[in-house]
Amino acid sequence: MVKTEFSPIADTTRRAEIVALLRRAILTGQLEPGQKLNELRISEQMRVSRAPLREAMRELVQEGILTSIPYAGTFVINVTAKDIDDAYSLNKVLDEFAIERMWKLRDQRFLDELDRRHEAVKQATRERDTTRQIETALQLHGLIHEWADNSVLLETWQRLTSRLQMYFALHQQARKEAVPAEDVHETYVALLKGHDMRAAQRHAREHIDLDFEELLAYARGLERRPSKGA
Amino acid sequence: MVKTEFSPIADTTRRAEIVALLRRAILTGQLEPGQKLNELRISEQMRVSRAPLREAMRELVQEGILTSIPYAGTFVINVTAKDIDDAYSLNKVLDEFAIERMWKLRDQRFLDELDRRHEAVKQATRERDTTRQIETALQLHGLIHEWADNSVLLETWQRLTSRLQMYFALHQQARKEAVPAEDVHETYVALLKGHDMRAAQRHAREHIDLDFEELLAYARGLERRPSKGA
DNA sequence: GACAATCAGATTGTCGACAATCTAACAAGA
DNA sequence: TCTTGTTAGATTGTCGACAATCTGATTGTC
Repeated sequence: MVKTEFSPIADTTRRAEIVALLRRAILTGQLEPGQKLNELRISEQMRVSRAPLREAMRELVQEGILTSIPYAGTFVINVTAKDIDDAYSLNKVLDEFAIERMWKLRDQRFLDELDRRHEAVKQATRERDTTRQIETALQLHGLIHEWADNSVLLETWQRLTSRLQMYFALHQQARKEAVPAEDVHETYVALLKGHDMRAAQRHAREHIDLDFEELLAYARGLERRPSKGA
Repeated sequence: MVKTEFSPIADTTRRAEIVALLRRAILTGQLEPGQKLNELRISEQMRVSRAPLREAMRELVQEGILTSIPYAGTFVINVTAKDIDDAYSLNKVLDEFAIERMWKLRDQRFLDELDRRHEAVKQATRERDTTRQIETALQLHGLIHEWADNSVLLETWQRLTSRLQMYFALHQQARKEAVPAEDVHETYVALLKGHDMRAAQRHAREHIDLDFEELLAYARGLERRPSKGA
């Protein structure tokens, strides 16, 4: 008998598709922070009833990218500089933990996947596809969490990442075309391939990989002027 | 003018109440791991329609204590020893991070609150109220996260805590009356009041505060026999 | 003109019914 | 006996309508 592994088939509920659609719209900045989501309007646009839409929105509220006020509405979360700072500082701690956990689990498959994802970032950069660039960069950084063999860590990181992705997308959108240099992740990848775990951890903790300072400055700027949404 | 602070008034939706009810039932072990939640039955018991119940269940799925399979049902999560181990090891990292962040923010109000929560644990212990004992112990440990002034950290810790509370409740339920000694948190509280941050961090990382080893052994035992739920 | 009371419109929360899907029991055939 | 096809019942997913609540404009009063 042939030994075949099947992965679970995709969710086929409207709810799941709505979640994916909304999440993408939020994380790419199509829906602005603070913006209210009108249930009737969205349900008509998607040609679904409000029930699955509302359930989908409940999920995204728990995911932390929407916020809901009873009888008032559901809104895209507002981005404060402090949120970004909080998320980023926690992210560093998680990175360090993940590296410690996955270090001994590295194998050829890991190295291959690392290169594959690194390549994806470089290609997105070459193609000037900023949205995809953010997506691929976060996927590259997510590898250590996927490899750490700790489901709770992975889940936590994914929640964090949602927000970071949203922040970066907004930032990119604001400054338009200025795409960062091509090989910002070179050192990171090299360290993950090497033999010095402490060095890799130090890099994760200290290196500002994704123009974080600039992102923070941008967010601080936003806070000085009133947001139109909330 | 008197300077008065008002806290947000309670949510008045059925959904919010259902969430609270279900969460409590799960975290206290009233609903067993793997158990299926029948929507019709529960909605009739609670005298609500399925719509708010389903929305509430969606929230708890995202909260990580329920799991849903399309067209099959929504179930209480199954507890594996690895889950517990994963949650606990991450928890240690978060504790360490929280202590670092809140250390300089400690003030009289913090010390008072620390004592208050410690007292609550001791009282629950004296009264042999195991459920409340778990609840208060986790609240005591949560203080450092509340005080760390990092909303993302706090949120993450609360998610983690939900599961730990569930695990401990199951454990307590299984071994019935054996209540641990009264002052297991004495050292922890003392260190948080002291001047040696590193020592407090070390304690958080190394000290098995809540009979964790025993909990793990219990979970491993569960896995050897088939669970009735899933 | 300032302020409170009222009201209409819009939006969210909830309900009951129907459609889609799954499960388990049973029958038919190799 | 094992496998496959069928079917009935139960359960989840989705829908359209109604109830509860909020918001902003309007009216009336001082």
